[in-house]
Amino acid sequence: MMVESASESIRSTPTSQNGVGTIPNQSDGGGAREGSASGETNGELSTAELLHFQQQQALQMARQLLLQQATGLSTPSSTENKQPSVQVPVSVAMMSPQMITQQQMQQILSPAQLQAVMQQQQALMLQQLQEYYKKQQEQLHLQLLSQQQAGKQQTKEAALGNKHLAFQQQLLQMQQIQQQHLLNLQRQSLVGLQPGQGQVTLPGLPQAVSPSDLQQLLKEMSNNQEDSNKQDNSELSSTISTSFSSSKVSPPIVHTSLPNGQSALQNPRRDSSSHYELPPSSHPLYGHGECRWPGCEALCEDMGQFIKHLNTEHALDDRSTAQCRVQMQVVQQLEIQLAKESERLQAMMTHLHMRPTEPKPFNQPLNLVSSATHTKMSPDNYPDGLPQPPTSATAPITPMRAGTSVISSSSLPSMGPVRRRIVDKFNTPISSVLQAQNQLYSARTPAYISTFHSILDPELAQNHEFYKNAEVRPPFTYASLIRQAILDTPDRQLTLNEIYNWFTRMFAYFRRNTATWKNAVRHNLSLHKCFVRVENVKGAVWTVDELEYQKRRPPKMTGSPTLVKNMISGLGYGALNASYQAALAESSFPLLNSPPLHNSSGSGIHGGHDDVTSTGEPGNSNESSPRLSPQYSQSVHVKEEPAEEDVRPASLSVPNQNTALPEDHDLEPETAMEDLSS
DNA sequence: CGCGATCTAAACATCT
DNA sequence: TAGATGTTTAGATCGC
Repeated sequence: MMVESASESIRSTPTSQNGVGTIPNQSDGGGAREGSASGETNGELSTAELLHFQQQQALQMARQLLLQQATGLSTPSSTENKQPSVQVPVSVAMMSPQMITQQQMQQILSPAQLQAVMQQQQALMLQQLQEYYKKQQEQLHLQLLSQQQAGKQQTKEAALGNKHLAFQQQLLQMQQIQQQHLLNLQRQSLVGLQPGQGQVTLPGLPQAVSPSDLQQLLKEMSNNQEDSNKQDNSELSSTISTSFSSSKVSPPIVHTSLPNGQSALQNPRRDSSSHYELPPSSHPLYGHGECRWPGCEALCEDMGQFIKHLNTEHALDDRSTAQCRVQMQVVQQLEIQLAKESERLQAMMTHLHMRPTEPKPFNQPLNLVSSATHTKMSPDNYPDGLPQPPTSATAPITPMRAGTSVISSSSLPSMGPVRRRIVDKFNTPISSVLQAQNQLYSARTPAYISTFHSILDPELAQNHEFYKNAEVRPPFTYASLIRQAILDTPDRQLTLNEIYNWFTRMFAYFRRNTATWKNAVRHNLSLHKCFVRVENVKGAVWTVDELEYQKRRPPKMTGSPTLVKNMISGLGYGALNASYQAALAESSFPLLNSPPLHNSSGSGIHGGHDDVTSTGEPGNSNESSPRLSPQYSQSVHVKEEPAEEDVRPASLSVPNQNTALPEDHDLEPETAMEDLSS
């Protein structure tokens, strides 16, 4: 025991043994920051302090918002999806765990309905963004004014000047970002929304950002300030670029006026009580009886209560401002990520000979969402302690039923039984899709793949980013996860406790119900021959007998590549997309061994066979001595597998069949690819 | 319907 | 003795 603890420490796992079920990092970190944040609301802070706090807030919020963003933004579902059966689920899947209620709703909705819902969500999201921007503008403005007042009274011109400047800067910055975001969103929504939907969202866009408004605001501020700033939009901007640069997270944005952005900002300086112009019955920040302000989720029985809540809890303060900024950054990141991923997907599709003519999907549904998660995560890659949105904490996303999963059935030919099962069981139609999406979009930022690079394909690893933060049950069997955990280490061996830690570290889902899944882990370790217990100096460690692991399941997919092919061709792009993603998801852990196989596309698809394909960890250079690790050899106390010996004489004794396997693996993927592409 | 894979739960044994 | 670690068994679901 002590020994194991020690070993654990080596892995430097933040979460202690018990941390498993408590999600310590998250709550702690979040709480701490909250506290500091609340303290700063006094408005007594200096500009520097303000910025500092905002940055903190930004970090915190970034984490909290990731999922939410993904959810909200995801909605730009494609109107032109020709494969509702597939597309819908996909888009639905984009909903984050926070949207549980909606997910539940999905269970009873038809694909078409779901699609409609998605679109509505998109509209909502856009509105929400608008509101954010608008509100922030107003609030900033108001705050500025109030500051001025205070300043006058105190006649502390200098100090006030700083604050004023800071606010102006904020405002300007925010508006700049806002402009771009809205433009992008608008663009996307145009693509993804149906005409009807467009009405809801588009019209409003311009109002939030019009340049003229911006100017006006600035002017006002300037006037009020009595400073000689009138001249200064230019001046301000220059100031911002310089002094404010530090706090700025988002890249400089060119001031581009919206196409139709004339006017609009209905009334930037409305009093705070009248911020919301939406019908009383609806508010972008209010839904399902709760406040949807990032990280809030306070329950509000009715709109009135909500408004009250909004004005009290989310009034203009540093925190709100920071949150808003974070939100904007998130959106921006999403945009960027979307562009990248779209490009990538296009290339992939081209490579696979998919109909290039149907590239629409690129801009569609998937994009926003997935990218959201990744994008954000990457930057601040918090190994464990990502603060989970409150919601997620209460409701892990599991609710989708197999029955509902349009996708699961259709797209899964590629998926191995294992995965599918899980999928069904855990509603994974969505989660799997989500996962797949993540893979697609997150992609190439190996930079933030902290743990998996060694063994996993970057894409897969990315999925982990998602699961690491979203309480979504990973669509992998315990066996595959355990294996992954073990293979993810240099020595290819882990103590039970380390395995636990890996689970909790890599999957938010496993930060709860520890008793259950831990039991399952132990059960799997004991049950499967592929897991070999080895006693060494440190104590007992578990290793993977790759050969045995592969043996476990016959390469279903491998044998029927045609199946995959047919499926793809038959379903059409959308379907392919989904299935492909599912396949990716499925294969992810198991197979990916191939670091070199960077072209996930190949591995992903073939991966359909789930673990089977896995065949190999091979790819790993480390592979060489999976279980041979020094300690390993020392005490090869293998599990008592009965058949073990018979079946694979070499397995145990032979250090690594793995070495041999690699080749096979490599081949597999490729062949699979071939089939697909052809 | 049977089978195999997987999950969950739980009892029990062993070790620290 | 308690808790962690392992092993087993049993019931249930799911897909083939």
